[in-house]
Amino acid sequence: MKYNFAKIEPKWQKAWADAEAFKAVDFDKRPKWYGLVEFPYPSGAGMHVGHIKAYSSIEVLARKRRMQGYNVLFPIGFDSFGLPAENYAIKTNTHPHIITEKNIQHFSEQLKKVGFSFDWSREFATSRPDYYKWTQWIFLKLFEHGLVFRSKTLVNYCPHCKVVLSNEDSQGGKCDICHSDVIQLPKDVWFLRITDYADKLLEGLNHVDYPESVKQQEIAWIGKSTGTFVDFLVKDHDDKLEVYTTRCDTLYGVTFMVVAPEHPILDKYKSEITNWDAVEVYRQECAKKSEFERTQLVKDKTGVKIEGLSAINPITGKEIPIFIADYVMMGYGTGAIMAVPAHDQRDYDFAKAFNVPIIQVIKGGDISKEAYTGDGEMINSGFLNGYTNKKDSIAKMQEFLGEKGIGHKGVQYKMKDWAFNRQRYWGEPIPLIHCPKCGTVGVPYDELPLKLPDVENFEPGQDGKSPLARIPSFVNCTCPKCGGPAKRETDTMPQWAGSSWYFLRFCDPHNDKAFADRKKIEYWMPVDHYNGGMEHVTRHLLYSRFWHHFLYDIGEVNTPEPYAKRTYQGMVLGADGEKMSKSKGNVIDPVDIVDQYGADTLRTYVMFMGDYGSAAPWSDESLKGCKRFLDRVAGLTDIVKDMPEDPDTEAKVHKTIKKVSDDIENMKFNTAIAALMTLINDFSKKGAITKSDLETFLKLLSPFAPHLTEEIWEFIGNNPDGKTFCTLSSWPTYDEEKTKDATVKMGVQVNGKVRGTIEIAADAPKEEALAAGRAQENVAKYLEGKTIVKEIYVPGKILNFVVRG
RNA sequence: GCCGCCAUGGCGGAAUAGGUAGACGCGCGGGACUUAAAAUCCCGUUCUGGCAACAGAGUGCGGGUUCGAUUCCCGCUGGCGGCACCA
Repeated sequence: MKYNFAKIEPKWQKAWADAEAFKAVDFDKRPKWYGLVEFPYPSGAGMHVGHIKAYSSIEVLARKRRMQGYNVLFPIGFDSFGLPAENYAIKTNTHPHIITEKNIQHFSEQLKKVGFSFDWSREFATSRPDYYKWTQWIFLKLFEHGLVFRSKTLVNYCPHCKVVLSNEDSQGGKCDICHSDVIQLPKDVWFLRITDYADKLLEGLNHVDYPESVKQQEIAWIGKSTGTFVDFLVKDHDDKLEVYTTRCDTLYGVTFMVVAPEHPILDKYKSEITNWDAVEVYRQECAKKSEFERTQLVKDKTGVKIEGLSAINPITGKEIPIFIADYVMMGYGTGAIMAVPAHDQRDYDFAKAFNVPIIQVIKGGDISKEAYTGDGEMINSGFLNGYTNKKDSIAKMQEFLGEKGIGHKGVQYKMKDWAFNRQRYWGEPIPLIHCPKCGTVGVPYDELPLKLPDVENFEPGQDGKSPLARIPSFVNCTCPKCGGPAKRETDTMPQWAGSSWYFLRFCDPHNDKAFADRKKIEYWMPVDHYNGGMEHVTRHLLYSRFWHHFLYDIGEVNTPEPYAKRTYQGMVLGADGEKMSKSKGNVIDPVDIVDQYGADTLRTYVMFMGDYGSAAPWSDESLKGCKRFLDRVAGLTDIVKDMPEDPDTEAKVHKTIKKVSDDIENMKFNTAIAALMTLINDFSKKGAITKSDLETFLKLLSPFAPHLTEEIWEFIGNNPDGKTFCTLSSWPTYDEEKTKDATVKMGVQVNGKVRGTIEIAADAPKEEALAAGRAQENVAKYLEGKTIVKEIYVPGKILNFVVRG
């Protein structure tokens, strides 16, 4: 058969769509399988090859599952709120709504051209009111349950995007959207209490099938630490300065305290601090430094001693000085530390620089040179002297502190609460109302969706407020509680809001009574397999798990964890081995590839190019190799003969069924395709195959190259009514007995070096194998005149003569 | 600095309950077809030596365990990812 991809691809895409071949059926009796890919942001640039690779794994699995008799949900939608559309709107003065819908249209056409078997009837976009109504609904539930709070603290702020960012949005001190340096500003911000869910997010990882690297990254990001809070008295005041420490047993070694430059104790005792000018100068210097400078570049210890204010070591009763220094962060612990210079290198460096005494309390190391951070016997520590196990000494000290009422156990997380409001237009309006009498009140549920009003100008205001603040008709409202005049919140939700629950909407996308019908959620959830990028592990993945745990706690969903299994794909690099970028000119447009070589070639190549989880450079030559393979597949129709099954070919077919089936399950798509290439090579050598051989081959290849295999399926007469699709046929099964070879080729070694090869029965007895080995001319040469010390025979694997002399 | 991962031909990569290293593809060399080229097909292709049979070396480096190590252990080197003055 001749392979004309340009003709057959649109033909079958239409046929599948007309027959609703990929429609997921709610409550069907077949076992369900929910495969999910990270729905795209519909950017103006359209689809990237990265999308093809990211989606192809679940695509292949979904097609295989349908053939295996599963009721498959493989949905697609669009994550369509966000800054790029808004920035483009500002530049072109076009409404982001118009741009977004146009991009969705374009993106959908591109995805369809590749032949992904999505159930398009469930498509939605997060920027449409019928969707964001429910994003707002979940937000109100969070508010109702006390998980939304407002606080004026130091937050990450991107001066370029003019927007407050969460910690997750500013990893490495860079804005996630524009990559410029993030600064710290005191702002009045809405937070979601994700830290309340830190333990649940950690514990949940024990019950899901995620790669170890993904789990480790989430664990590190949450950063749970167990320790002790200890109160230090401020001298001559009935006031305390609380610190957090993981080594409360070193309390006898505390010779000073350090507070962060932003610590409130400074302003509180301003009148008593005799060197206030110096303190103020230092604070201003710190404020000027970017987060990057403060945490990464400047490792030298700087600081200022606070004159006129000191503290009392609660265990020794001694007066100790208080410093401010920027190596202590306001955002972690209490913003104040007890310094143990003998056993903490940072405190040690600071003590040396500021000439503070150093008291050793753990035996070991050389304190004259550096801090000793190892374990050892407690010394100079009163009742702790003689303890050698830190677990015991910490427990003893905690007990003591507890009795005295000056300290208690506690936990700390590196993860911070989720700064949730954005001073931008193109996002979900936050459904809250500020009433001068009643405080903050949620918009009543029956008034949702709170629609995003039209504006003329999408630019964020110079006052740091969102464009919504300039619309009096939106801002001014009545309080739902008291009916008095009130004002609406004018900030919008962050990019991540809509994607934090979208997998639930796919269960029931057109419901206008609930975010999804409970019965449908119970039928489809959890997601059986979710594939996506590593870059989302501490962003989208964490956020969506948080929301889902919350929805579980309030009884809205049936499982705490949304995703049973998570995998990730490696990046597709440019042909030069560099990350694809416009400036490097190494970008591959998947649509060009589809036009030139066909979607099946693109799909096959992307799965064949290397290990799925690893990055691999693009190669036009290798792509052509995949096209060549598909051309040969089309040619198989020429060698189909009406003849009895050849046992040798049959064995190869059965082995291939096993290999391809297993490899797809293990995401080893490259070797699955390699096995099919090997099989077609065997077919070619034989020169003739049965129709049944071809059918099996087509079924195995169908998930990768669905259009070509569908066309051949029809060509050989298997689709008489136009609806009996190869892609919905049954997945081939294999007979284990037929995958086993009667004879095996084995290497024969002498002292571990291969000296010959024998072919014998797989289960040949040892004597027979040894005799065959000795009979090998080359082997005999090496055995001659030597004493055989040992004969090793591992059936089917190896024969080894160990000789001496 | 800490945590995790990785290192195999000219290239992408196969093979790890320890058992003939280099499957499959690309590239390259040779041949067939063609007036010629492309396409296609056939043969070869880890390196060194040899017409060949075969021999030696070989999975980042140095050791170890073993009849046998790409695979396991110890110590390095290089690279990737994450976190980072986290108390």
